[in-house]
Amino acid sequence: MATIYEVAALAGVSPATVSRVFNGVTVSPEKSRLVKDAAAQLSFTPNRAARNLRRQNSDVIALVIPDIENPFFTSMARGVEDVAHAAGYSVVLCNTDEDHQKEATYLHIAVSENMAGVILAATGSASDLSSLVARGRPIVAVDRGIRQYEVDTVVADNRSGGLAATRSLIQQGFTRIACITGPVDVETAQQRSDGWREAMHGVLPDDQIQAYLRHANYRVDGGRDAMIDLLELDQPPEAVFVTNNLMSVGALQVLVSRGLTPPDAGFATFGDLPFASLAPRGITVVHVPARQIGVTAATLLMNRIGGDEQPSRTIVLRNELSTRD
Amino acid sequence: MATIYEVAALAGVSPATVSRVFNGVTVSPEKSRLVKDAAAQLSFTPNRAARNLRRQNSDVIALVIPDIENPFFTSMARGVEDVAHAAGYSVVLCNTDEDHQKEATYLHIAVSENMAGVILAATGSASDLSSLVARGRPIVAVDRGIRQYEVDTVVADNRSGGLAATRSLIQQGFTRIACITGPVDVETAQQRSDGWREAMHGVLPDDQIQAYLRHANYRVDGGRDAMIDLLELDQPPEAVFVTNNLMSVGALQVLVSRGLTPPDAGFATFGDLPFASLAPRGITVVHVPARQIGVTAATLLMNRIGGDEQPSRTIVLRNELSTRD
DNA sequence: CTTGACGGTGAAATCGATTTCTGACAGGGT
DNA sequence: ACCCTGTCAGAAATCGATTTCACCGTCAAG
Repeated sequence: MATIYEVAALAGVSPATVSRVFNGVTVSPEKSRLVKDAAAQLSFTPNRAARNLRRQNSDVIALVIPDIENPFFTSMARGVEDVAHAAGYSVVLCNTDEDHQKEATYLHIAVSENMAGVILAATGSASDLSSLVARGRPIVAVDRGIRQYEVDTVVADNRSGGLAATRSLIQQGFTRIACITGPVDVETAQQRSDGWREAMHGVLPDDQIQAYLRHANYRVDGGRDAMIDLLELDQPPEAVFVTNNLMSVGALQVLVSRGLTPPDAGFATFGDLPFASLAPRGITVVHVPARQIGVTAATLLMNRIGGDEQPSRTIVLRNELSTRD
Repeated sequence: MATIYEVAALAGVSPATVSRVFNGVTVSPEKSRLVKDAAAQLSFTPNRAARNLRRQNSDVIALVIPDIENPFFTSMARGVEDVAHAAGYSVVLCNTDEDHQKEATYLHIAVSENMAGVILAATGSASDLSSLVARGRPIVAVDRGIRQYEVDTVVADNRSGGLAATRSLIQQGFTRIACITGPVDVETAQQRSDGWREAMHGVLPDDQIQAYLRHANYRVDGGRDAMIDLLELDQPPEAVFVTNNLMSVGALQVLVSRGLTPPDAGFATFGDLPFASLAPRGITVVHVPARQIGVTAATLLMNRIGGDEQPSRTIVLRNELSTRD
């Protein structure tokens, strides 16, 4: 692998001049020509490790997500990528597997590799952003806010989505509406079920409402287990609102296998069903603009990298509600 | 951010000693203690850009895939990650979007960031691995082989999978069996449809077989369009073999909407259907061990990084066939 | 004709860790 | 007492690019 010194030697100039050619500083046309020819001849490409060290900066951003197998996050990733790519940045995706330790490792790498910025969908536990902040690296939180840090944040409107979904079920004529939501310590899970609770207020007595709430793990099996559990109640629910896409798959699995599909039973889900085309009809969906979240977050990050110094913002994206025919 | 010099100063030793403490070279217990305390006090973490530059090596591997929204690849990614993580490596995921240019960029970054190795699911076009090879970086190809380079390769048994799937449809009593496969220039698409053709030989006249073959783009819409096209034939097929998971979703979408589900129509797919639980019953599936492919590839890569110098190997993983009840 | 500004260039410092190279010192063998 | 070996630690070189600094012409203004 050719270095800048070899190029300089071949072109008969100093390394400084070679660097200037590649960084758009004024160099006379003749020397520029010489350098470019030499570089081409040696198929020279600047060593990024060296550049990153000297510049304290790279043109890579990290996108840190908890579950790479969740289409919501991959769809978001596409949004991030499109924007970053257009701005000349590359995106590396880091999967934390909801593991706080892995998250810490990746954030750590982001800092010490001098990455330009981080988009973080945090795991439940409090994330430690101190070293990122200390280095002045921009951070954008997506999907979930980050406790204790003032950072730009892009989220869906969780509470109102939960409210709208539940109200739709009520309008469809259901009364005993259960809710399967995520872990207690996850912000989005809390907010979405809060929306449900608000909608249910007055529809059922408060203690009954509470009895129809289940916390599960935001994955397919969690939705399945919670659904089974709900159906075993003395008075099983007539409808259910599930607060994330994967749990919805699990819950639907159970319902379909028992023939409990709309319009016999009501079903609402927060977040588009993956490959929804195969799901039963009559399901109410709170569409979360995953890709748009990614686009917005990346745009925000690019601005920050570009030197935007405004106080941090929180952007709440509206969801759309629909019921498949 | 503290540097090794500040730590050295605080501990009253030389930078070299600090480095040795962090790299497991013999240092007296007292000095080691001093250094560790100083490091903790300054919350020192070594700067990876500097380390990478000096060592010509990092502990990050790149996983380059064409479509991050395809569950096959994300599932594979999980396998890679598990192995790499256990071996102390981090994985960064690069999405090429089937774009040869993006692929080149990421490979480029991998080289010039001194990454430890690359696992590559190549795009259709011929990939340029020359700089990776020149630097002696290990590469493992997954899912698809790489033309012109002798690298370790991990693939599914495409031809025999196509053969088995089609035979299963024949056994189910179907005769007019179509095949929807991927782009002409993609190796896996070719091999899988070759399996289908082989199974069909003798079942239908060769020219009829050919008339039931469609090439599409390996995505949901490709499957949908091809399926619609096939159904418009004068003599539409009774069954169809679709050679990848996403196209299967598209094709099923069409079939389900027209009530053409098993056992009325035959359906076989190469690769597990994403979130398959919602798909109709009676579908024949060639299960591709995506995660296992990832695990195998990562293991191979780790060995190479560890200095394994054997001639390159190609590992073909067997698929399992099943029909959902 | 002098002064100043400015574009172009090279020498050398710099980023922060790792890794020689070298020397100091302790302990063991003869 | 002397040499040899081995352990530990510091000084300095190194990785490869960027960037500061200094200098040299050249040309325009005074």
